[in-house]
Amino acid sequence: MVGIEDVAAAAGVSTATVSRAIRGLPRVSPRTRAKILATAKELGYVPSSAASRLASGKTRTIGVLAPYVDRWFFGKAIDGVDRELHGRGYNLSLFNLGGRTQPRERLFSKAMVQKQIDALLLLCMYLNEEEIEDLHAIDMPLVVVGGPVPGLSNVGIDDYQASRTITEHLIDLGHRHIALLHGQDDSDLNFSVPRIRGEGFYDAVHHAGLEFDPDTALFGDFTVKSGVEALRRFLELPEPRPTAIVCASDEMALGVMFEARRRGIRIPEDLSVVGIDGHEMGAAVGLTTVWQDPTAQARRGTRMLLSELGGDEGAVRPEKAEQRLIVRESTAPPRR
Amino acid sequence: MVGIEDVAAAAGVSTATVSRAIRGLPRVSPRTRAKILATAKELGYVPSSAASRLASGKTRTIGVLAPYVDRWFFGKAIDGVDRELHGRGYNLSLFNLGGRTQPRERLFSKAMVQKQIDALLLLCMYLNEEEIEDLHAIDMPLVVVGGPVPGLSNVGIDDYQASRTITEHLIDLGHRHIALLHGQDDSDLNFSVPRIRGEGFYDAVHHAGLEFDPDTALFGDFTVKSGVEALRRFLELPEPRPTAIVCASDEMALGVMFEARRRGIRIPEDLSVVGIDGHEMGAAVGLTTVWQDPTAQARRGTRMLLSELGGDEGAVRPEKAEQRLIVRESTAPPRR
DNA sequence: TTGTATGCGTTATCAC
DNA sequence: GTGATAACGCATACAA
Repeated sequence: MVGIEDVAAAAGVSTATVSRAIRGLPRVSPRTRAKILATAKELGYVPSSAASRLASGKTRTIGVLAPYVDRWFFGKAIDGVDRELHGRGYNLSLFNLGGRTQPRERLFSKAMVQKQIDALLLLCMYLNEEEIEDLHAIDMPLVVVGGPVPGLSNVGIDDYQASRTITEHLIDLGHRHIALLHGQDDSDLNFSVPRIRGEGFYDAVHHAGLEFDPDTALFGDFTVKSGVEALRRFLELPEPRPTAIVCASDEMALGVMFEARRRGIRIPEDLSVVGIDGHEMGAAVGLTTVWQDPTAQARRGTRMLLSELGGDEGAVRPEKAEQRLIVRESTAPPRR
Repeated sequence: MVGIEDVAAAAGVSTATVSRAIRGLPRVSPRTRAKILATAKELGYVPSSAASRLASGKTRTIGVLAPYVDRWFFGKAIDGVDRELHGRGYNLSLFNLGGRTQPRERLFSKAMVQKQIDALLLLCMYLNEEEIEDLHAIDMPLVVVGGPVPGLSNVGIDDYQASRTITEHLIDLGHRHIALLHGQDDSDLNFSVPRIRGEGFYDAVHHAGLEFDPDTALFGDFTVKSGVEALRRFLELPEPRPTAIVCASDEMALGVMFEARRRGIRIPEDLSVVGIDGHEMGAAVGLTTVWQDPTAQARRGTRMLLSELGGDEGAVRPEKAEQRLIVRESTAPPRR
């Protein structure tokens, strides 16, 4: 295999100069640089990343910690990270944690992970006290994209405002009896997207002077399937049932809509449905929602990380992302 | 930072022994191994992967090349790879290529990529001759998951059979005039999933002695949105229109169904719709399809790679994945 | 601007 | 079963 010494010999220079030339560092005359680049290409020289990492201490790799990769928000976000990284010679190392089950497994890996990456991008998920503590202990640029984590900088929408906005939209339409489909029963977690979205809902309802019947609080897990199941439970509620339902995510809202149609419940005539996220399928079925752009958020977070690595201290900091109410056909005034 | 020498010194042994002990190699007495492991833990020792890579030549990282990460098949597949890797101490390096545009960009990166990984898992996509050639030149275990690539081992369903099966299901129901929603206009590519799925369709139609009107061949790009648009074009076809439509993917079929409902076209009374893939939302809306499991396929492919790396030559080889016709409510006999 | 020399932290090959 | 030591391939002070 051709190494830096071969290039140096062939170009009649030292390895130090080759190193500088290849990496585009200053202090290399245009002539020698050109010559080196040419011979390097000719010999098919490719630097050994392993050696480079060892010698420089930099991995040129950023890690992405995600609870899922096959769910809307995370897929979009990972895509965004990748887009920023490529072309800049950075690699993306993916670490899937798997939902809320066995988060312990990682406590050890974390230490290993740390030596494999220069910076870490965390995608919103449920974290316990201990894990948050571990995160704080990690000594490298770190940003979270999505839900807020106490003490860490994050790029994401204001989830409280999002659910409050979408709920008030229903109230403005005249709804007085609204059900809620939570993202998860996480009453034990203090900081998490599902919880915050729930609070926005409650505050909107109470602020409007309305009552919320605890029996109309349903729980799902952000999947379409759980939305389907939620609607079935909704139909078991005693009459008069709520005239609208706020879903903590578009994916669940879609499930609710699908099953409603199947059961002959008309939307929005019989039931208004809203979600949060801006899932592409929502547009196709006319779902009213609060839109956000996970890809853009992830790109922004990645750029912060890169800047920080580039020496720009303070580049990583909290930043609110764009969000927008999009009214479509799944909402209308209640009929009764 | 604590290195292997610190551990060796503290444990009163040589670095060589520490190395063996830590990696679980033989030729270390139980006693010394226990002692070493204990002091290593005590000192918080974590091996430097960079140094290990340099010395051993192995990266313990497998690369995943994907055209998208935020699309159903790919998200599921990446998830599968990750699941197999974690726990075995392997890392997952993700390389997003981006659809069919600028595939050239990679030709150089490929060489760089090669030194960063021990094996490569390719997710089905469009490849030109040149790229296939490059792939063959790569000297490491390589497997493709999804569509077949000439000369390379792949794990995936029989796409020809899938589309043929789904088309024959419609023919069996009595449909004589069937439209096709291609995954893409890729008449210039010889081997790709969309093309193969198209062939299965044509063969089924011709084998049944039916005619296919070229005007009823529509084109999409596997997204829900393109399905929506395809239905609009479908409605512009002169009467009598086809009584059924075969979509090259569930995502497109979903788009077709959504827009059909919006336009007041009843499914399956006015139009039968079928897809291929087994997308979760298909179940929620009653879409008839040919199911497959990308996660399982990716896990299988990953395991082959790992076996091959483990010295089991010939572990990587072509393997057909499970597929199954699932009849739901989007199909029925034609009314005319 | 360019060259020299040392260090980076393991792994692996021998001996013992 | 254990130890000494030479690679591994590049980055980077420091010197020229």
